[in-house]
Amino acid sequence: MSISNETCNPKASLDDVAKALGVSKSTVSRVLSGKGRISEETRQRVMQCAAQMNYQPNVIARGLAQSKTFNIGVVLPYEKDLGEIPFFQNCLTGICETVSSRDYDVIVAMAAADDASQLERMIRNRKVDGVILTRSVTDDPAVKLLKENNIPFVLIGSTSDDSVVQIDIDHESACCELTTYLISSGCSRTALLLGSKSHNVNVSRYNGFVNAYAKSGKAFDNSLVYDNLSGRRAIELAVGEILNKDCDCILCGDDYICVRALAALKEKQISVPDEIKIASFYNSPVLQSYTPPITSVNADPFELGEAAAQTVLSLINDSDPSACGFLSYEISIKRSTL
Amino acid sequence: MSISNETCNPKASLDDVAKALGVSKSTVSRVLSGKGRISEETRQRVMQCAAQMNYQPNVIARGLAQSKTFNIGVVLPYEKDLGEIPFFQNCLTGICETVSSRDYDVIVAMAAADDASQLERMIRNRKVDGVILTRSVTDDPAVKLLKENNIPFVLIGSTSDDSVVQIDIDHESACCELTTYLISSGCSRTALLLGSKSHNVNVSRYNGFVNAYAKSGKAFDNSLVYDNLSGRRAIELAVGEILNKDCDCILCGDDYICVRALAALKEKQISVPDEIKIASFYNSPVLQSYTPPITSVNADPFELGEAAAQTVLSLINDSDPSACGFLSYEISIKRSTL
DNA sequence: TTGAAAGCGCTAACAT
DNA sequence: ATGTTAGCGCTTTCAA
Repeated sequence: MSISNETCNPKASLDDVAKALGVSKSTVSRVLSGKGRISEETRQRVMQCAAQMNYQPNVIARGLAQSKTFNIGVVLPYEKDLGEIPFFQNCLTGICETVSSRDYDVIVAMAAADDASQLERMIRNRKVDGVILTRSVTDDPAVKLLKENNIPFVLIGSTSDDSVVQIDIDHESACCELTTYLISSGCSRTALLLGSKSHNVNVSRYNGFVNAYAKSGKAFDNSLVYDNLSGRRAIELAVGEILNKDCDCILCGDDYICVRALAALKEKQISVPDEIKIASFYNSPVLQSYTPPITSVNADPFELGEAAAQTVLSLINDSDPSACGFLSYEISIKRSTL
Repeated sequence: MSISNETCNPKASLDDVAKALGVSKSTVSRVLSGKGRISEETRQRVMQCAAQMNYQPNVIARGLAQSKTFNIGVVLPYEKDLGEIPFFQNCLTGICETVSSRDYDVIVAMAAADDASQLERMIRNRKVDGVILTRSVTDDPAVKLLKENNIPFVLIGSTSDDSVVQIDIDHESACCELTTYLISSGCSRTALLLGSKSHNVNVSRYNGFVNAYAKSGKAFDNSLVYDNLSGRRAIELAVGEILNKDCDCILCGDDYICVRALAALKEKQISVPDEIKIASFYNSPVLQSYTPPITSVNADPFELGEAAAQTVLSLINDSDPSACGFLSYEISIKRSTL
């Protein structure tokens, strides 16, 4: 019988292939990595021999030589109630699918909002080439850590820190669309509650809001726009004023504002949506289980994951920032505006 | 000013520490790994110097030298509807927490039931030392792959392949407890539907069932036990007979059987729980969203994750199989038995 | 108790 | 176009 089981040797190394062919390691390396000039003939021979020996490159060794890991770290929230939401799992799916197509792997860390210890371990152990954050708190220790260590990273969602790469939807058009819906569903006096205009995202939202009125031909009342809202108290005050102004709807710039506004309404015993409607611009998962369900803009978590993955990979490899365009979203109409 | 920023050098290697101390790399390595005899004095010096230089071992390099990765692969289901279920996310949380405490990391792969390609990639690239499967199908290609490649692995849940290490609950006592509940809640004629008795797990369930009757003092009618059920048809037939035997409850050995039984009942227009009650022994997530909700035994996914992680780590390191005892569970009473 | 040296499997100058 | 030579940062014999 033939010695055909040399085919299934435990592990063939690049060196083994080289020796079997009587060439040098570098020749084999060049062929397999596609770098450097190689005669077509030897290329063929190497390829064939490698295939025959079932050679599989050792990614770890390659990584050591190139200071790469071919791993992307993903930080997922640890909190139980967030775990219940499929948002993150779907993000993860998008991320995995994308990075694996480039032969990268995903290393996950579950971490509470203010706990960067898992991420720190990951970085200390040099296990990842880049990181995807799936949420961010203000003064996020994770962000700090990543910046300090010069690790390429992106954030899924929005943060006020404009220096971090954020994977997000087209806020302007989404806000325009949501506003248009509100107008068409009969809201004649909608108030807009916005955070600081020094954040681009809020400017976009404002523009979308204005555009919607322009397109609809309805009168736009700028006195119903409250921007630069920060802190609980400011929101409560705004809600108070809004109620006096005889509004029939409140559009909140983000979920933090929305939560506060809802609390204020509750305190004043105003019922949603009977006495006033409310909608939240934007998609963070915290509102998902609220009663009544809140109309809002939702991003597709799978797509967010995909885009985030592509972006970190570009940050790592292509240098070019990969202007990946905007992400799709959907307006999800819930009871709060019916 | 002092040159104190040598403290925050980009990266100190083991060699750097050695040179700074005028000792050899191996000495430093020994101290840091705790292997080999070292004088207490040099030990101290090395430790201190390493700390001062903020030396962090390069896990990748260590891995290359030891043929280890310090990563555990976790295969999660890719299907969207399964993604909706928090079961897997909670497993993952338990796994992460456990492995990270041993300075391992988790690499995830999302894969459809019959698709081992991601796992294959993971193995081919030598990215993991062991694997945790979070479900298994019959003739699972993943299991095959892992066995062929001699990768230590465990499965969360049950499979008929007794050669794979399964992380599971105490089926006997759980079944006993569930049966006891059924008896006490008024079921006087409960039928038991079981898979093949050649699987230990089904024997355990049977024993638990019998025990419950023994303890309760009620008469036990063995003619209401249907075992070695395999295939749709067999289950349908059994359900038919059961209905003729004037039973008031059906206890299903697993969720596959339960799904079939429910289908058979539906077809015969028998309503649950009005005309007959039904409960499923065991916890796989497929039943979780059924209407009406099905009473069943539920394992704690977090604990399953923890146990799976511990077990695979033992498989990798301690050699000893780490008899990790049984896992806790809870009987979750739902509408199907009320 | 410590050091020297080889090696893990690969890449990347630098030759030729 | 190909080979030689150093590494990457660590572990691990084998000597001393």
